[in-house]
Amino acid sequence: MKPITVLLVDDHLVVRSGLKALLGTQPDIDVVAEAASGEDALALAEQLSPAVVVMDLAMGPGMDGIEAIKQLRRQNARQAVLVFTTYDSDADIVRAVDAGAMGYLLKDAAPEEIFAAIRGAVQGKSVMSAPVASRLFQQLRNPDEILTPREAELLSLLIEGLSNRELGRRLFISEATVKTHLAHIYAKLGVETRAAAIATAIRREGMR
Amino acid sequence: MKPITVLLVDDHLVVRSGLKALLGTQPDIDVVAEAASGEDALALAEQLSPAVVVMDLAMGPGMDGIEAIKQLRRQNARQAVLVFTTYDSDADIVRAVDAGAMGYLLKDAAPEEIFAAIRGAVQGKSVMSAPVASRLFQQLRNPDEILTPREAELLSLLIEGLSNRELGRRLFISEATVKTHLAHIYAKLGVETRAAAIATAIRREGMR
DNA sequence: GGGCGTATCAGCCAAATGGCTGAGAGACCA
DNA sequence: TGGTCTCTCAGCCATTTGGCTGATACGCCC
Repeated sequence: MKPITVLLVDDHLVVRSGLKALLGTQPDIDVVAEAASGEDALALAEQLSPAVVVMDLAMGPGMDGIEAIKQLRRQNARQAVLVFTTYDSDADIVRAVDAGAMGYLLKDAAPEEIFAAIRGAVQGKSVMSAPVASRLFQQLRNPDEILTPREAELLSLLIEGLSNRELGRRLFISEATVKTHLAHIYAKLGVETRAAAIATAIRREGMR
Repeated sequence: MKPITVLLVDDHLVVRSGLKALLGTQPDIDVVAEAASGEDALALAEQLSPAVVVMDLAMGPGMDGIEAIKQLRRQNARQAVLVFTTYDSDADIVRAVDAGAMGYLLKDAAPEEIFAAIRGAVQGKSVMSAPVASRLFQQLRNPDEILTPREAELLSLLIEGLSNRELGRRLFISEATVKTHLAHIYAKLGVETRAAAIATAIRREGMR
């Protein structure tokens, strides 16, 4: 039985070496290379074709994890990509899965969970940490929460801190209409005040 | 020459083992224990009195890093505390330094920088990563914008989306006082509404 | 043609928020 | 001792926001 070859991608040296040490305890998992950037990851994946790529999403300047996953898919490499990141923002999860990630793990996952995810990934099984899965599930289960294009537009201005009057001016609609849209947005987000809407919107979407 | 004893505190196993491996390459640095929570950290610090405590700020549920630092100071332990974290938010830096941290390192710091910080810490030298230092410098240059501890506390709840009444209840103060604090916060942040305050706070501080 | 979703607007009223002034208590420092 | 900072609270008033009901118009689909 050949060991599973793994490429680690993370811009933090300590995370790479920690993960490497952790995976080193498993005889059937073999870390063959490490990359500190998306660019390096692509080159190494091409060159070594590891079975699994374990990738952080946030990677400082340059190509981010999502973009790296997309590129990997394009250069029709057949390795499975596992996202291994600190935060479970809704937008990141959706984007990563969309880009072709096989799994989504949080950095505080138990070691066994990480091993299982890697073994599962090579067999085409998709694995995600419990909190991640529940978030994704909620998104799918609750189509009510999908904002209309206009609402999304308004929300994106709302989180800039604009008042109703300013929102109306910016979108060429009356304040009354602004209030209507806001009421719908609040209902969909499950909040009651604009402050809470801003807070949850930024957190849910990873917006900045 | 006795080696410098170090206690690692981070809720992520991979970070701990990576850092341990990294520090293990230095003969004069000796990792004597690891803790995954603030509570554990306090107990271990008491028991082992390491020379330096290297601590992450974000640590899941329970006591956060800042609180752990404060407690460490209180139980008049003489170990130097080095903050070792992913993000360089303004508020975190100020709060950590305020709580008594000797240094503030980012996780993507170079290994040499980390070693130097630990060696410096035992000699009472405070070390921080370049981006952190520049932020702190800006804060000092602009004393108007420094929030008082109470204001920072209020702000951190504000960005959760709480109303004035809820803020008052949570902090055991009247709504009138909440409004006073808010007015000061708005002035310091240069905004006029709570929505804008939330938006700029989250953007400026990288809060989540 | 009749629904359905989306976007637009109005008016009314209660509640929340923000701006203002003023003030007392405690801590810290020169 | 006096000055400064911080935290606390009060009252007043204008503005903003949120909840409600109801309405028109456009496009899409069956």
